[in-house]
Amino acid sequence: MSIAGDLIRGHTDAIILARLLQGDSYGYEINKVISTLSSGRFELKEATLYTAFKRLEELGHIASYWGGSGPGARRRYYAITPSGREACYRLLSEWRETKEIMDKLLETEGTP
Amino acid sequence: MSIAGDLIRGHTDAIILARLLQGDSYGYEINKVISTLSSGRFELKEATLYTAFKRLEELGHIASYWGGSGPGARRRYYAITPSGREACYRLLSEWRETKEIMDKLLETEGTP
DNA sequence: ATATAGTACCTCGCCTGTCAAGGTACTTCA
DNA sequence: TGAAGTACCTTGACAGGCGAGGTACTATAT
Repeated sequence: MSIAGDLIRGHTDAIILARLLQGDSYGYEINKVISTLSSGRFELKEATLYTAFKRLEELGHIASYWGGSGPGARRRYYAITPSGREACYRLLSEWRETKEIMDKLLETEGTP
Repeated sequence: MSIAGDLIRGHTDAIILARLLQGDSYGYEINKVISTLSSGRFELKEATLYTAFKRLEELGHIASYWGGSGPGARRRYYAITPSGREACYRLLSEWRETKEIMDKLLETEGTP
């Protein structure tokens, strides 16, 4: 992984919620999608992912149900809740602000 | 502060190094500059700042010296070292990559 | 038949960075 | 005399990321 965990810290929830905004999904698949979207440059570790699911479910931002297993093991699907949507929108706008601020703070003159 | 610390986590070193790239400075001033540049929306807590200084100095990325105190208390100035410059450039490019990846991961369709 | 690899989930315990709270010491101005 | 500003520093708690380990099922190859 080329992007270290601490760089993403605090954004995992946003990533997961943004993915669930596109439709219900399950852990393994979300991880795959993240890996694909980032061209393999970033992947959530399983421990991180399931910790986040637990946290988000406790917060009421997502809800889970056991779904059709297809081929392979059983799957636990997650769905975003109304409060999850709100949280997601808030996190998205926080991300925009973070970018803006960071760009200002990292601005330097006459450097590569 | 409107941007929580965890959102910046992992980027503090980059911020500090980028500031020192502009010239030697001391803790109190760096904090002021960060607060100003971010229009007060973000400020490093003192504990975080001094922890970071210590870490960066141990890594050899910055060097410190006691400087003219002017009015008020004595100041410990920090200067960026060659290895600090390298680290800074690396962190800057990592930030660009993080932005790119995050934007892809947070991309959603038909949402505010 | 047996092994291997893929799908899919989960937990424990460590590590690291952030920060609230507390402290020191000096100067200036009311 | 006291408050407010400048300037530094440490301790301990806390939270999130993640390495390592585990479970269970299926499909394919040997």
